[in-house]
Amino acid sequence: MLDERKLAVLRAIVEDYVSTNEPVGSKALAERHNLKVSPATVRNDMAALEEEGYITQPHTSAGRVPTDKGYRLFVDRLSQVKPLSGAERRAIETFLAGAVDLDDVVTRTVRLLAQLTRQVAVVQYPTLTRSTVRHVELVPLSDRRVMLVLITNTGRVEQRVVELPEVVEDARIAHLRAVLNSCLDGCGLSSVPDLVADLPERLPLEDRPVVATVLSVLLETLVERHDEKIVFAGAANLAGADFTTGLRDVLEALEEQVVLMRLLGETTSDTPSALTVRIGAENPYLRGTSIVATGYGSGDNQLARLGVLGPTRMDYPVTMGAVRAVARYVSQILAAS
Amino acid sequence: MLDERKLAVLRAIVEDYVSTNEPVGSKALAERHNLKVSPATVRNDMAALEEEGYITQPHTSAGRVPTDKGYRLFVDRLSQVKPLSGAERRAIETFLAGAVDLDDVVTRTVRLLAQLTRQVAVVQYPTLTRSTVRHVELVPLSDRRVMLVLITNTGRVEQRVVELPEVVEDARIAHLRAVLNSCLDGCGLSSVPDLVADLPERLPLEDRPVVATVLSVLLETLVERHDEKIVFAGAANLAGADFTTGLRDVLEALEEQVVLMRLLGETTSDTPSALTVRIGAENPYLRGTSIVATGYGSGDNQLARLGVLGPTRMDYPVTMGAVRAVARYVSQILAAS
DNA sequence: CTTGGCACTCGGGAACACAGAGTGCTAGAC
DNA sequence: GTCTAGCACTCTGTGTTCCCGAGTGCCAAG
Repeated sequence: MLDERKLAVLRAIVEDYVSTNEPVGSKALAERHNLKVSPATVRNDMAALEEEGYITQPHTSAGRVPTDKGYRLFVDRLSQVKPLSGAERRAIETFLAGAVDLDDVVTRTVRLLAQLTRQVAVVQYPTLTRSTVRHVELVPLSDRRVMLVLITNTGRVEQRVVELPEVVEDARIAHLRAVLNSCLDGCGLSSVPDLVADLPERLPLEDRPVVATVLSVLLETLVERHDEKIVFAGAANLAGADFTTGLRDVLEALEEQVVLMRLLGETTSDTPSALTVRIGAENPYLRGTSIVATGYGSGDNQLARLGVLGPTRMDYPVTMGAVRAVARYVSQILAAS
Repeated sequence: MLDERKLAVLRAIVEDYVSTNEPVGSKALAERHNLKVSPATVRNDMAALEEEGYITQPHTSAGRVPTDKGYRLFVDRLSQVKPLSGAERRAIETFLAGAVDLDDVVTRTVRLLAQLTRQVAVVQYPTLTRSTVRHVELVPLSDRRVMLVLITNTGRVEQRVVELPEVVEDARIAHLRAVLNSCLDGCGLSSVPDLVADLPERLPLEDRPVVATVLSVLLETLVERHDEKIVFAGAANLAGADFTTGLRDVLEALEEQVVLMRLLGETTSDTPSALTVRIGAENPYLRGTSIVATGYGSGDNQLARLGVLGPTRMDYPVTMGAVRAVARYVSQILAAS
């Protein structure tokens, strides 16, 4: 049904449309891509492609524009991820290397990605799930309140104020801290609930209410912060682009953690570092945008996802190259720290 | 020069223009605000106001539009801050009361303010300067690295990884932690540099390189994070409004901490809780926008600033009311925790 | 299967007229 | 002196018409 030449025509249409943002006609196409055939032939192929739903025309007597389905075919079969230039790679490396802590890594990553792609970049904070406990700290704030600080091996720090059910002197707090650390140090976060389950029973009766309170806050922290936090950058890049869906909707989605989460998608467990491309209506919300995302993380631990959001009409090869490269570098950085 | 009636006319122009977003003419004005005078008289007054530079007309035979100077006069002398409704106040209170930690307070505040004003809200994290040290924690990560965690009385947690110049066993770390805490606990952050200045000299010679390294990171943390972090919300509200300066510029400014900082302005030391209103060209960047901001913080400690950014054509009385109310409530919350 | 030719369609821009809103000015009324 | 009424003038925005050009679909010939 779709021979070599028709695919070449589709590719040419996508490339031209992406770069010019104007419907592309048969004549211009035939000469710009030296296809060795006449415009009339190209028209026939276009008619076939349109029949199949890969392209469409905004109105009669305008050029053709790729449909979501057309972009999909282009991404899957007609394009190759474009690697970054050496200069770009070096720039990424030095820029990310300067980060001082996890917050800084994430902030730098998201800015970098936005700048590189000239679109909106989205980065999810490394998930706690596969991290391990590096240290648990209890800091007395007053005689009825302590601050619980949880430090993970990814450098993430979670903090919560705990209201105690009774007055507790510092020595007992210190003891509890020691117990918690000996119990949890180095353990995966996902195993924490199991590990602390029987903890109250192993302690003196009078300590149990306090321990129970602290543990409930600890567990709450693990659950709530699970993979909630997502940041974005490069919203200014939306200003130029025209979205089929309103600009307002896009901005609203960016500020909604939950929506962003769904847009970035789940890491498919089998090939977590693969690039995910969602085009137009394939997205849950924001049907008029495309998203290029991938998992990242140190080693074979996939910790979280990052990606780029832009108009359906985007330069997929370049964007995919940038996302893949940034994911690799930030994974390296995380592995090293 | 400007009698009562001329001021009334100016006020009417501002109010009408803000609500309709269209240049307002003499006729509509005379009837909508029952000024008891004819349109012709209003026209004379308008001519005078225009002569003085308070209003202008986009083109001949269009209505009048307030200038920056006109808004300024309106804000200073012709309007009163509009208090929130009881329902709104209760909503604020319950919404803010649910916050679990400082991050949460700030996030909730900025969203609340954006929703309340239907504009872009900007909130600066409470400054460290006037906070005091609640606890310093050193957590060994490996034999050459420790994590430094600084907890303040405002519930803020700062963390940094410290690369040590030599291998240090945990006992020495614990000792150093004890020294640091006994030295700094409860002290104002601004006095930390003085307090630790002679610390190395009071310790055994072999500890000095390690201590010096840790201290330098500590001081660095205090300086760099000084009042750097600012968050915003409600960017989606920009979608509708039309800015004289490009939307792109506004979005770019929002992502630049430094620019935001300058826009929010310094807290004037004498009356820190006063509302600051910067109109149009009075702003350092973004000449086409207005900013309503104020300091907030617990008790008489002004910790940071928050505010709203919007088009020059904004409803100042309502916006000012919302900013003031939110600042008060968040100050209360911070004081209580 | 490809190509050249040809008639057809439609969007976008230019030219134009027109209605409506608003102004400034002047002369008269209170 | 101050306000009001009337009037001529000046704009912008909108709707209309017209035309050009790009692009298509189809058909017949190579």
